[in-house]
Amino acid sequence: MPTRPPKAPGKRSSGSTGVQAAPPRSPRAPRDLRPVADKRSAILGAALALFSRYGLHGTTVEQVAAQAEVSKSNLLYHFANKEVLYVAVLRDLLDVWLAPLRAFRADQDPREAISQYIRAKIALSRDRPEASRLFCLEMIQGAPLLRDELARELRELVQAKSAVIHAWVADGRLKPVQPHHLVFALWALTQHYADFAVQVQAVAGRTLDEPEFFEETVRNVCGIVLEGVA
Amino acid sequence: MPTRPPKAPGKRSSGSTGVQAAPPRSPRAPRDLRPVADKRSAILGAALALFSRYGLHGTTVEQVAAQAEVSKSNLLYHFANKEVLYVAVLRDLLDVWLAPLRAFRADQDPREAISQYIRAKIALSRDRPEASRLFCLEMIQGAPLLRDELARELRELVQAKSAVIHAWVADGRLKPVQPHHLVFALWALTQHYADFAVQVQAVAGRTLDEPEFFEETVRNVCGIVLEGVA
DNA sequence: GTCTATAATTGGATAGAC
DNA sequence: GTCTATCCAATTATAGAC
Repeated sequence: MPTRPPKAPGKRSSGSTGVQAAPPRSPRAPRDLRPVADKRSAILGAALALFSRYGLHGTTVEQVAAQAEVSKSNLLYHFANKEVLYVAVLRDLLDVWLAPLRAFRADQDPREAISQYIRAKIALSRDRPEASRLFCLEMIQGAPLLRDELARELRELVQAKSAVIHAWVADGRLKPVQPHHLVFALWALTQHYADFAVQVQAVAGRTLDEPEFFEETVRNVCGIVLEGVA
Repeated sequence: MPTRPPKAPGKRSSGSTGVQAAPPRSPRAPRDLRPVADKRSAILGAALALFSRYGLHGTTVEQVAAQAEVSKSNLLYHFANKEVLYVAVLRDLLDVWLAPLRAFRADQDPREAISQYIRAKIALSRDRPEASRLFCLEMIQGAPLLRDELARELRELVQAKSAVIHAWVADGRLKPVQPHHLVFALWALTQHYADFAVQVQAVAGRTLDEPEFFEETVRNVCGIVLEGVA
């Protein structure tokens, strides 16, 4: 029962980046020639994968370094410390995460807008589940590192989109629903398939990677939100 | 930005459990006279509060001990190590968490059953948000410590209740919906208000502790699930 | 910018008196 | 059962050569 990732083997494979075959007794590892930008993004990717699974404190910088195939001290050269790295990962996330909601526009047909949102978000849950999970982790823990951004950016976005939903309701194109709660429902229903993927897997025995299950999920979620079940 | 709880001050207040006013220079703390059962539950309660907020690795046994007002080594006398304590907390949770779903019965009116479930679960999100959050934390991280229970107990329960939902659909008392997805929707919609409470608070500016917001939430979630919005 | 080596600290767990 | 004192392993972060 791994509450932590397996211990890093310590030795990183020199892979294809090595310049020459190192003599076995060479005391010094071959210099890493990847461009710096690639390294940064490799580190951020590895950090996302590990933080989202094991949490900030359940992940060591050594593990991140190993997975990104850089040395620990090189990682700490690029990111001053572990928390800085964590915040950098989170920052990249927020935009991706809010993009689908930004697409809501009052001139769309509400059924269309909602269906498209649901499909886009479930696709995101399939393609970037770690992003969803890290976001969820951060929320659960009170979002200590995002709190300010949340209070500002998120609040404004939801406010704006609530106006759109409100207009739809006023036009009689949607049943009466309080916009906040509809937004929460859309978030909850779509993220669930990423955040609780193990539970979904345990119960349904399938994952979003199977195209039929993906389509079935979109259909059911759309059905519930648009038509209800009763 | 507290990604960890504040450092325990180290000194625990002797409180009202002390037998006599300890002379300030006494080298030995007064013996704790609480019954053992009380201690265990105090420790479990403190552990739930801290684990649900900071995660297993983000919480130290010393902090749990401090919050439960026992010494660290006394805690480790009752629970052999940190992981044992964590699992004990989780185990207590699962039953509470599944109780509302167990109430589903085929002879109920589906609208009634679903409405009651939603109300009960949102009440749980209000009254025991830490339980919901710890459960969510554990799921996100792949439920390493619950995986077996999940695969068995949860799967069977959902299977049984799916049959109930299926019967309702077959009778034409519910619109066609795949039972799994309805169960996921009910979970997601109701837990969201506990797990993402900070986000709800940031966006809506209110919490479930306010009775009007509680009722408004129940009404909106029921409306979406039963009638849909379009 | 990248590495090796090491300092400094935290924190889980144990020993042993009472 | 409860305490004090301590040990030891794991990790973060830094120093300094290249």
